[in-house]
Amino acid sequence: MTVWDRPEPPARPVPLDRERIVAAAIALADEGGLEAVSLRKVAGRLNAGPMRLYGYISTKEELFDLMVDEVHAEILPEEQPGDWREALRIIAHRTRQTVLRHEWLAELLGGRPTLGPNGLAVTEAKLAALDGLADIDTVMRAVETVSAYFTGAIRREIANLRAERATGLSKRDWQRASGPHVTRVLATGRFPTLAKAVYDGTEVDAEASFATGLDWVLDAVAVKLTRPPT
Amino acid sequence: MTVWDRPEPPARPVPLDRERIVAAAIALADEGGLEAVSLRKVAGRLNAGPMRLYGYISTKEELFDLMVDEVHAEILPEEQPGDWREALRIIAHRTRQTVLRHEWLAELLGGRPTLGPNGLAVTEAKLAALDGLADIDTVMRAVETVSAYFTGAIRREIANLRAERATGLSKRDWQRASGPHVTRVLATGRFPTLAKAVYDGTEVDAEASFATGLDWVLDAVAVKLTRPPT
DNA sequence: CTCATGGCGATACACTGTATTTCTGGGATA
DNA sequence: TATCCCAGAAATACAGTGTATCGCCATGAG
Repeated sequence: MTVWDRPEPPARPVPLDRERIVAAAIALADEGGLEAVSLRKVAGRLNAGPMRLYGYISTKEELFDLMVDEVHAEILPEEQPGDWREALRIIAHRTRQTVLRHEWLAELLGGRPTLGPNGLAVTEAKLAALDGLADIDTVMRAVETVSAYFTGAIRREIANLRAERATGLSKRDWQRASGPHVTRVLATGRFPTLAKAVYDGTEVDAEASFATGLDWVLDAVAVKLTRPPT
Repeated sequence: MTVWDRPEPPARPVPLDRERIVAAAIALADEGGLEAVSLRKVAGRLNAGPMRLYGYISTKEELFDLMVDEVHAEILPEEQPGDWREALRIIAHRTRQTVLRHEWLAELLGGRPTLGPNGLAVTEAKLAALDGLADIDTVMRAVETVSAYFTGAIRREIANLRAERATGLSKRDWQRASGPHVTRVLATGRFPTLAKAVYDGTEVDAEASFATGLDWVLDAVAVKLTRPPT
């Protein structure tokens, strides 16, 4: 029984940390969506048993929280411009782009409070952009309003995107001709305005529509800011 | 072997329809959240085997779609007031109240296009409120912007509500004192504006905050409507 | 060299969504 | 009336899930 006959001892388990676990989970989610993230698969990717993960998280939801916080690092802009409008606009667009890169984020965004370091940093950036331009309550309301708008808008955009992908059709074609259900329903005449919107509306690309709505909301905020700055 | 010895023949299976299935699913979700909705439990509640449901839906997601559309009936206002602002405001508030009644809706709202009859009716109502006040593209943008705001706001409100319930603390107390993590992080001084907001901000109730933000957004829409009505 | 212990893998459990197979009662036909 | 057939329901099956528990073993201490 020479050395060559004996197998090497089993490799000591690779040390783990949350960073590696979260990275593996994010990779999985990027590839196959949130539903592709299972503790077994995450652990498998790290050559570990599923139970190993419970030393680092105590529930799958916590893993999701960590994933969300991790990608918030991509949202945080490098440096803040002086103009509050520009600052909020950039954060909104960066959020959108991050969600487009990690579509699974749409399911999670706004679903739970974001209390991780990166999430808090993003919140800080939003608030800081408006700090001093009004009393803190107004600032909070403004940030929450803008954030509510863009999380809602992004979520809807992703929902539409997925529907389009599922049918392989552009939103327009799908509504107009190929979604037999929608076509039939519109033909009943019970939804005249909707029909008009579908048939007569101009198709605008998602980013432009996002930007336009965002500008409207920012306009609204601007009005409230010029109001008593206290 | 008299009649008495013989058991009655097994009751003929209760006839099913989507309405009953959806009602059962909604009841389950209202009681135990979305995660309490399993095809087995839904079927069980109707004295049927799980596979029976597949005659009426072909996937669990479709069941969710039906549930969402069903509760959209609660959102649709009985009659539309003439004033577009009031009309949109009412829809927004009815949506919020419906989600508060059916918290599971928060997870689903905006997650997929709403193509059911009630969903379309709600969309029609939104569009109809603004019809004629601007070109159809502007009307669509307005409706989408307002809807994005309030779905985002509602989702966040529910997220906070759940977090509060989970800790048994008011949002304020939780952030301020009892969430050791948040307290510790704020103490680092890395998030000065956030700290100011948490410590110096006034606690406003969710409905008021929702209404305020909504008014801001409606103001923004009003401005765009008075623009070239074309 | 022995022992204890902390951490890891294996095992187990209850449950999920869904595909497939098996059964059965009622209607159609002879 | 007796037979066949078949739609549709039920049972079974399967691969997978999150998580609790158990038993082992390598590494450090004594």
